[in-house]
Amino acid sequence: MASILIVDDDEDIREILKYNLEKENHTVRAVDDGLKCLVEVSKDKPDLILLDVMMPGMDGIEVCEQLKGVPESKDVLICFLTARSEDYSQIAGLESGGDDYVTKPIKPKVLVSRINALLRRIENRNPIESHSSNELRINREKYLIENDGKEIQLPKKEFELLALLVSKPNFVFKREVILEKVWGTEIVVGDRTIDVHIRKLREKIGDHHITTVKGVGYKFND
Amino acid sequence: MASILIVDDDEDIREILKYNLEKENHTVRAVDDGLKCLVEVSKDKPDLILLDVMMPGMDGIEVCEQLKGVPESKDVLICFLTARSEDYSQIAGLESGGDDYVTKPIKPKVLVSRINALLRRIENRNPIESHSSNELRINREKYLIENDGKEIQLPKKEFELLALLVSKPNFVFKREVILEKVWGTEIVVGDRTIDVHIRKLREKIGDHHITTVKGVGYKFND
DNA sequence: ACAGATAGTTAATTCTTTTTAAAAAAAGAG
DNA sequence: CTCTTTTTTTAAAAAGAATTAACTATCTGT
Repeated sequence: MASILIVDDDEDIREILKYNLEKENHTVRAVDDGLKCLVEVSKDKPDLILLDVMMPGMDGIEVCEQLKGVPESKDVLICFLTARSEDYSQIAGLESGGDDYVTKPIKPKVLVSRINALLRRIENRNPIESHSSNELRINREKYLIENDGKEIQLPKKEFELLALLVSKPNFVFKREVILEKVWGTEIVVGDRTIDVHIRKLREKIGDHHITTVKGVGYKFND
Repeated sequence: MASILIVDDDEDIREILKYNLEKENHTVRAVDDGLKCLVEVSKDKPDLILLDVMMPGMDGIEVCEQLKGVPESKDVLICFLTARSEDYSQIAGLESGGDDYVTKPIKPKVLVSRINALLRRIENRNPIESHSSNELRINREKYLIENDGKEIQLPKKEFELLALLVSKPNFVFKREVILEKVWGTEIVVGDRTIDVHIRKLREKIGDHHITTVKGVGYKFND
């Protein structure tokens, strides 16, 4: 469902959290200190971060302030992990831009339900992740693409396919990955299906945008 | 700053909360049971409700479900007040649509900071009020729409549906979202219901205003 | 350059989703 | 209680999208 990053110096806690969250179908990563957290976020922004407050080196509050301070990561949800007694940190945590906190010892059921409540927020949040490249802009809200001024309506599958390619310009998406992301793991479609959709896209937005990498997949050219 | 409704059967608690929240410049009302809460909300919808879980008569969970079930009050923030030990209710509370909870005994500073964090949400929320577009104007007060001069009366569901679409011109509302916002989560209606209402709207205001995005939803064209 | 594999093309088919129309059910007014 | 209006359901028709099949073209390694 969502992509979650765990930041805690205690390996046991990381394990337990990871286990419980993956059971809920979330994609979970874990690191053991604040700096690694920042690095990880810059590589691939998660939807939510479970952030321990008390950590050696950079503490949770500081990490949170860093993240909330830059536009790229200011919309990541942050949930602090804090010892029951640390009343002050609860306040400082939320004050520093955190979205919620959970007290240790952590009860898995409570945690999961808290996290789901938090995640409901991002669902309602405007998905202006509207990816864009030089001349092409994907507008998820209006469900159309803007190609040098002109607005083009695309049917669902074509739209999703293009959105995927544009999301990482110049990155070659393997056919299997495309299948998984656009069609899902359950639906099985024939081999030529992707090709046909690619062709329709090329017709509508111009050949030069999409390149074939034989034996691998397709990419969108910036 | 915000309008808050306190629902708790214990007068002392109501007092303490009221005092602390008014100090924060919120407008505070308080009632002592679930039913009165519902009445109060229907009279004047608050931004946030502090809702005790354990109450004689209708309990907090039930009140929450009622509120979240109808479109008029589903966007009110609900923060449960719960005894530290009632682990179950914490979960049931958030599951039933609550947005957060605070455990008793309540520490004013924690509560205030929690509430402020919660309230940040509604600030970012887009107001679905009497929006209008070029030629079409929604008048919630008179409960009618003005289409190039002519005033048109619409029945409730049609009105709400149109109001929703017009609230964000060109934005594609997914069918699920439409159902949730216009019909609420409790009422379950067939999928074709939306279509029929859309058709009636198109009959009354003209086809060109509403576009279908197949497999996704509908949008209102500016 | 050749064989095999991989991708592109086109049109036909199949599936889904939406529209339409009509009528039943529910709510409300007189 | 009856008539009217609104809302929901149903079923058939239409439109639109996705998939496949059959064929062609192109690339890749030898």
